[in-house]
Amino acid sequence: MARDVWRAATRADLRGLPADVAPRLLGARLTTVVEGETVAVRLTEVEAYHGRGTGPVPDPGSHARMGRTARNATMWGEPGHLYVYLSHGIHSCVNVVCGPEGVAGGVLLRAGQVIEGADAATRRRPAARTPRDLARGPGRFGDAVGLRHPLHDGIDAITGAPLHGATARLELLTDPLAEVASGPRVGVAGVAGTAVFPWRYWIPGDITVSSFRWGRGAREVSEAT
DNA sequence: AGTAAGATCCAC
DNA sequence: TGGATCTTACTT
Repeated sequence: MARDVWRAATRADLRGLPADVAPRLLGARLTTVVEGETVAVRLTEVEAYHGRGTGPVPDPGSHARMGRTARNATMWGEPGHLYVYLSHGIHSCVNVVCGPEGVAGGVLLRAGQVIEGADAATRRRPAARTPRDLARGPGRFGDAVGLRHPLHDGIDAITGAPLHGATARLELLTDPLAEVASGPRVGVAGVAGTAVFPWRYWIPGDITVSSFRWGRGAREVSEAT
């Protein structure tokens, strides 16, 4: 297979619905420089999240499902910025904001392969015993690339403008991947009467993809529909 | 004001 | 399987 070739992402690349943009982010490269340390990750697993009023159906799993709040404000802004939120009070998770400005949407970066700066990533993730686990899972991913909530929420991955001593840049594959797998999102709760959206996308066979887990109540919804 | 659950991870 | 640890949303 040919070596990956990347080009800088543009806002236009990210202006579509998250569910359409998400699969095109697979194989993309996110490069961060935090406190002078560079880490680059090749994205292997992502999830799309819509907001209230985004797309043809409401998204029960989205932080923006109830409308705009102080926490999810970045999701409503210009595409190409990164929405960094605190998960379970501990982990900083990273999303690429999608959709037109004024409409909420994002793609959660769930896992990736560290292709540059493995030493720095290992320092940030002492619990990782193998390179595979450096960015395998959204919390681990956030730790590996060094972006933290609330300091780096809203950082621009298109211009690479610095924010609190950090920069981030997103580059897409010049040739999108031909094979992409999709399925239900991880850890998203089921809500009675709503569908389970297959908005998780991953590179089939890649070992850095995280393991799947049903969200609370999601299995019942899935079986009922 | 109190409480339960959450786009999670790790050690027991 | 439960604890860490903080924000949000829903209940008293």
